Amino acid sequence: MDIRSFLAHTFLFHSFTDKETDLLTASTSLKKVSKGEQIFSEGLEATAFFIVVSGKVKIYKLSPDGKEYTLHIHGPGEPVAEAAIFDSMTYPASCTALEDATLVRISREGFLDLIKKYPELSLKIMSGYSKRLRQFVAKIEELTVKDMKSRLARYLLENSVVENGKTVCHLTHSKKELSSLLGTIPETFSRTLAFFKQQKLVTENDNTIVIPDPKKLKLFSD
Amino acid sequence: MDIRSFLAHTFLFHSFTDKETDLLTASTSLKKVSKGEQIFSEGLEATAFFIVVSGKVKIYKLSPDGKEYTLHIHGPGEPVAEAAIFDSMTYPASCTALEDATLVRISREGFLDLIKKYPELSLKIMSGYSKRLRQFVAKIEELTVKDMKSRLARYLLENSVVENGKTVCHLTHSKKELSSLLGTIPETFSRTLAFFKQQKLVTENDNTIVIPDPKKLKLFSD
DNA sequence: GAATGTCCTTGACGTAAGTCAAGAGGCGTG
DNA sequence: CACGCCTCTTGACTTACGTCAAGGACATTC
Repeated sequence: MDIRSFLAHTFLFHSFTDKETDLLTASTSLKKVSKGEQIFSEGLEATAFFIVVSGKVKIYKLSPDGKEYTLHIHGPGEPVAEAAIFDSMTYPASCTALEDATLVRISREGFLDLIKKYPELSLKIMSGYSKRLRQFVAKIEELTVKDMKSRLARYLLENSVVENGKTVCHLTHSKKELSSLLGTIPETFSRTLAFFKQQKLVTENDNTIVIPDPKKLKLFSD
Repeated sequence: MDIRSFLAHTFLFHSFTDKETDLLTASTSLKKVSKGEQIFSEGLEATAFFIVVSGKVKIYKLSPDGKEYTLHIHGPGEPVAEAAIFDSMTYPASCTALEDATLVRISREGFLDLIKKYPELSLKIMSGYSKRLRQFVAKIEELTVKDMKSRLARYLLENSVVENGKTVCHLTHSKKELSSLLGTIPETFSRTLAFFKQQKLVTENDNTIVIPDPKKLKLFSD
């Protein structure tokens, strides 16, 4: 596994020069985790941040009564907890592996030394940073649209691709995970998808949703 | 109005040296807006960001059917749209003045020139940046806790202060604004507050909520 | 092959909260 | 003062969605 070339292709560092990437790589290590394993916990000192190489991890918070709220699911290429590195000290949420996963660990200390030494990196990183902010804005927008039909329709359309002239959405998460991502529970998710099927707005086989008429489905995504 | 000393006290720049603050001030100007006036609109080129000096502005997005969703209300001292500056180009949301307001305008160009020239500023700014991220996380957490009693109880407790041995919460926004901030409508807000009053958990006069027993109210904030 | 477990689906039910509608109180303007 | 306008409140109604419960499909293990 070549950490260096992997980092060069992440959106956070893709504009780094070769030399810059080399220097960054020096502060990294590989971390392999098994399904369900804790990667970091809310409140602990943030000694490093991560980028997912393979597998999936979820960022979540626990409410006082122990319920779990998924904030994000991160897959390959996505940085995790980089925000905590510039911060005073601690992770703002917890993270576990949804499946066996490999991550690049980037040490806080090495990272901070690097951008102190090569300040031009900051702008490149800031730009990546602000992209993350946009994601949060989108997430908030998503949650504020409270109707499940809207949220699901929007999700399907945003994650669809055209294949052989057909608009399809490959479900890359389990439906249970998807439910959590969309801010609901499996039952409601299932019912909403069933509604779309019954209305002939979508058909499903083998975890792929076919959308015969995207414009029709779009009517629900308001 | 002394922009320079104002900037020196904002959380984004408070760790700047005097000289740094002077340089920053050179790229700024004052902007006065009347209630309801547009400050910037979603999608437009981001030529500047702002810091609120006085008054209040709201950041919002419009859904396709024209409904307005408040993302934030920013008061004195808070930066607005700084995220857009590092970004490709455009404002991710719109902003209007909730009341007559004064803002410091910081030009994109001048700002970027400055941190290129004095790169050590980046770290200081990044730290401020990540604080904003935390706010978004908190907002998401807030929205994901879907019960209004919880959200209102939490809001009251988080914004309460102890005065003369009493725990009180001064409502600094109108109840209509508060509703939007808490992700609901005035009717529901009113009913929920009425419920708390009826349960003797709070009393209200003159836009100040008195919380006789915070622990009791806290039971609702889960 | 029976048993156990997980994921997904479907049904019945309850409830929080949005919609619609009406009215009270405050405030500024003609 | 009367009138319109806005904020806030309250009531009646409706609905989306979460909870509880049951059952089917499928894989894994003994």
